[in-house]
Amino acid sequence: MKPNKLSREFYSRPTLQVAVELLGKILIYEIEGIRLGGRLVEVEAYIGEDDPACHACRGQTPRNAIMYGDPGYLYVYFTYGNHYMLNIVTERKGFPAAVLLRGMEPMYGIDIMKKNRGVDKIAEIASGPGKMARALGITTAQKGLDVTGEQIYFINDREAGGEVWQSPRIGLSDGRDKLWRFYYPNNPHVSRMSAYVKAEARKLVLTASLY
DNA sequence: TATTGGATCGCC
DNA sequence: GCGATCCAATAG
Repeated sequence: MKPNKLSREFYSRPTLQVAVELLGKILIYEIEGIRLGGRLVEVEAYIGEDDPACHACRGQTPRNAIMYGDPGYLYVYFTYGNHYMLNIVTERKGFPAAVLLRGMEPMYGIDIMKKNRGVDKIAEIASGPGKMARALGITTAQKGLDVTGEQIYFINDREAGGEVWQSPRIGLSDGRDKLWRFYYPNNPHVSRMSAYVKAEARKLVLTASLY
């Protein structure tokens, strides 16, 4: 057991709480004896069948079935003909929800991740959800991995912290009323925001009603 | 079986 | 700002 590794109980809580608290945590992915990963700086929450932007909004399908299962497992899907999206399943079995990983500050395996991405600048490695998956080399082949296991997991970093902002989620046609995207402001590893998202962004004030 | 559009990215 | 690209979901 690695010290400070996030447990299944961490992911089994309300998705907004998991999303906010995942910020600053360090993702570790080990492949072929190499360690890749870094600090998470941007996430989005997708919560239940009533969330029109959630893949579960039209019920269970072969693609999203894992969201209905136990928390702490990796949900990966392919979109736009090019990109894999990485999510961590949250909440209880039977309730479909997940946190989308959208931005990471590279810390481990930087040269490998640069090569995976075909870029040289650090801030180009994982400043977006598709970039992040490509940098780590994760595809639907890794769908269903246990994120509390040996190959992929998060660790708590005592140095993490800082102001958190919230905004609408990016790239949606529906569900923009919810400010379920969370990120560190002015961080170079956060993905690009449209004018609309920028205009709606605000500092997160933690209240009981958020959860 | 055909059609549609997407939790994006990179280049114009 | 826009086109690439291909799969999942839905409709017929």
